[in-house]
Amino acid sequence: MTVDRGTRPARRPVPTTRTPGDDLAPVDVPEGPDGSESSDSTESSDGDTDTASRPVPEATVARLAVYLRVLTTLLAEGRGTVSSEELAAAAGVNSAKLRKDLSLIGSSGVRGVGYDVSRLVAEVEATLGLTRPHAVALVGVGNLGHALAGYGGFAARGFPVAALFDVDPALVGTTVDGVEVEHADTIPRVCAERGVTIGVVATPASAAQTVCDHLVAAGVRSILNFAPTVLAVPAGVEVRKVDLAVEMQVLSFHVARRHGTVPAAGPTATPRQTPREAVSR
Amino acid sequence: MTVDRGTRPARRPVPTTRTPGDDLAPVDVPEGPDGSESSDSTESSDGDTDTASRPVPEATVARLAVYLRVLTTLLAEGRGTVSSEELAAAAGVNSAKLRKDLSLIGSSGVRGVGYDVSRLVAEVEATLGLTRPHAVALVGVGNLGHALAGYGGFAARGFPVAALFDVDPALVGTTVDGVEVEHADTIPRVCAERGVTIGVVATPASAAQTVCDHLVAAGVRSILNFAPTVLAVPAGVEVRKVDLAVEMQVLSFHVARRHGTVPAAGPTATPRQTPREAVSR
DNA sequence: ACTTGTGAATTCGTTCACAGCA
DNA sequence: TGCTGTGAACGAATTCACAAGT
Repeated sequence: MTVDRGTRPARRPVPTTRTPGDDLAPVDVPEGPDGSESSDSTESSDGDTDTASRPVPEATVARLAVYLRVLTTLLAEGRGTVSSEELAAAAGVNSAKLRKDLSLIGSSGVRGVGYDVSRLVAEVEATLGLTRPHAVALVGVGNLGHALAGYGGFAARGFPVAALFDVDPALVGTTVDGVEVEHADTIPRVCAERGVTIGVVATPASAAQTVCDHLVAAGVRSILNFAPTVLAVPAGVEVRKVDLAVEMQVLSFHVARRHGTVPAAGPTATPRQTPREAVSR
Repeated sequence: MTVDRGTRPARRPVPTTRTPGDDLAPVDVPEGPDGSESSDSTESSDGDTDTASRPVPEATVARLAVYLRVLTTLLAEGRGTVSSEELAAAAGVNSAKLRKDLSLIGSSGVRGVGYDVSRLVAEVEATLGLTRPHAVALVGVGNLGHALAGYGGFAARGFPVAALFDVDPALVGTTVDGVEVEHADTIPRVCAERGVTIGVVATPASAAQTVCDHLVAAGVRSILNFAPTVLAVPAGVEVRKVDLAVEMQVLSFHVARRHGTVPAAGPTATPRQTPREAVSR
């Protein structure tokens, strides 16, 4: 995993717009896909004779998504070029790393000038396979699942929700954001029919493995798992996981590391309102 | 460089005590979906004289949370001991890595036997700082934020939601799962009053930085960011981010890597239902 | 006989620093 | 002069493999 050492925080890269409170994170970017970062169990040893294959390391792929978000914003602002320094700052990484990342996807910046924004956007999108939509199947329309399904930016970014599944008879048959919820038993058939390539598991941990097996049987090779379980999949299947409990506990660790043992206690007097500038260097 | 990478070996004091199965239990998932994972800017030399410092690498911390989940399950099943081999398989990691991780927190397994489950649970919890609750403030009660707030397992695991914030007048004043939604302007005061130590940002990207600043001003040193933006924070503040878009794009990359360019196409006949080694159970 | 704990080897990723080109 | 692209140094994390307890 990952963990990129505290790099520099970089100041707000985006043009802060948009009304404050409202839903989740649909980003403001006009259109293009974007993303951010993370890291995780990747797994899936591609068993097959994968010829020459991975020029682009996973860590870089995750960052490319972040660069793309920034680039999309810049593009919307009409910027023609960016320097590695500026882009790196906005993405919160070291410029050398950014240049190396871009060189890996065969980028072509211009020495003395920088990178052509629109071109770079196209290159990153091509690398991430965003030039065509990926039908997504979401299993588990409960609390979180429902929120995810209703999350517009999902389909808007090239990931149309092609199917929703659940086993709860009270949910099956209902419609969420225009998509009907079908019974999980139909996963194999429906996913194959609609050409689903990415599956999202948002079920309780107890059902996750079974659901995963069904998705895999339907030909889904990429799965995003929100259930707190380690999914076992055959070689060739990619699983990424998002685990709230893990995140919270990691933060807990840091809280604890700070005040040796002391809980929150007093109303944290310190009115820190610090500078917040670009950290180190 | 600034960052004084943890050099100091120093071990963890870990008060090996505690009765076997007992209290606070981050226990296995009671219900819905959760989690996420990621990694992020860490660092921040805590200004004060930080005595001993970081024996446990970040990567290990994230895994400890996973081990804990498995261990809790085992404990519930009444298992007295586990071997590194079994625990590692269930957590989806290499056994050598698991042993190294555990040795870092000063574990004490018994050669030829394995680890005492209840004791290990206690040690891991102590390391992760789970021996006491951490008040959480959730900002942005929209789509996702609402789902997170309603997610029971949250409070159940030692992370009681002490406050909810939003700027939408239609939401302020309402109650979600017993907690009233307050206006984001009151973040500083309310968080300080209730001793919030962890903040969760589930606002649109445009509001994220501002919200973050308020949380930091209120003394929150650990933030979980669901908004697709790179948050700039002063040294000493820990930010972890969870970004759906990035996850999806990374999966997209893998899908693309497989079939060169071809979309989903045919109903993936292959009935792979393979071995599915290791893990689970 | 079995399983932990850990030094050493290895792999992977990040950062430096500079040559090369516009 | 300015900024990219990249070899080489560096550092972190993983894996190996075995000595050491029980």
